[in-house]
Amino acid sequence: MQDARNAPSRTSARTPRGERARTSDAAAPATPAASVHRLPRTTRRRRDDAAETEIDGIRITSTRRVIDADSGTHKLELVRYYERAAPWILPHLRDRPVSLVRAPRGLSGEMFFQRHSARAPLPELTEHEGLDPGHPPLLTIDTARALVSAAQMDVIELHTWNASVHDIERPDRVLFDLDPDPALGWDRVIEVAQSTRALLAELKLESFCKTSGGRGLHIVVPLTPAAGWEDAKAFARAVAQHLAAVWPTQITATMGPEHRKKKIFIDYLRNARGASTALAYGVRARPGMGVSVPIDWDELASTTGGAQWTLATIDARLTQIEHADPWAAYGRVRQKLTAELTLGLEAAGK
DNA sequence: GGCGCAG
DNA sequence: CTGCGCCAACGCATC
DNA sequence: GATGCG
Repeated sequence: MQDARNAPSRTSARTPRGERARTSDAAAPATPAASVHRLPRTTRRRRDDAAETEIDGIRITSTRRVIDADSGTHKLELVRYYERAAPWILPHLRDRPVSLVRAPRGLSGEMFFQRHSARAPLPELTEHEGLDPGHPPLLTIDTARALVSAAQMDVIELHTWNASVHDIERPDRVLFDLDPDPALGWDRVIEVAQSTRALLAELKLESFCKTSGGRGLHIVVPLTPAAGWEDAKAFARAVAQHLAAVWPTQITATMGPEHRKKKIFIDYLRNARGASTALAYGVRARPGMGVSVPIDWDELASTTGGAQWTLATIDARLTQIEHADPWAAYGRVRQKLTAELTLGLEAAGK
């Protein structure tokens, strides 16, 4: 999930105006972000970019605009993908507060993160007042039309909370984000994922695996809501720290560049209240447009990377799983987090 | 992408 | 009419 | 205590 954050950080890098001297060139941008921002704005749209169509009753504008120069992806291809993938996506998206990464000027333009309703409404999305006190309503995407509408509004990446709006204080899943040092081979990621699965299985917890669409893997543990956010995070931390203790040369549970050299960082912090993680079957707002794809554990050994599937190749995967959903059992799992699980792991770690 | 606001 | 700002925010680690 | 990163 951290992969997505490089987009917003570019936005927040846009700094205190006036901190930089605008000396020589009056048009000199204060930051790189400002420059990408400026370019497309002043450039007149070419006529073929302005083409429109309608999907699911939603007017789609600028269908021919290129959103990723790297893969040559057009906006319409993104919209069509989300329409096609909606049946797979909605079970993981519906009723969960969502954070959006939007790129109105494409991946090379300024991107921004959005988690609340804003002045410019997102048509079709559901607003939930009061879940985030002191802020505008949180948002959910509950229908295919809402998903298509979001794509029309240049939503590329979607991140979801680990709880439903109906039970917002009790997470219904725990998530481990396996984030490898880029220098590491993919084999190591596979090994660590299997170790994580094995530990969870020892604790009698079934887990599911998906590519992140970026560099790593996500391991998801579905839960019947019971424990609160603090307990869920404590459990996730205990799991990550236990794995790091058993394989200290391969795994770290500590964020920070020093610890992560040549290792896989198991990010358990995605399990705090308000944290969110890239959605299953969601597109990543990165060059190449990777897709986060659920896989069967039996498929893991033959995967080739976190961005093995992209918007350009995802269609065949959807066709392939049409009658064999690798996460078919997800909705049938009934398991809870207990204090004993966390305490047992912490005791074992001493 | 689109809204509100300043010029 | 045009241009511009805005559209998240938090724990953790490091210095 | 202020940054920087995920």
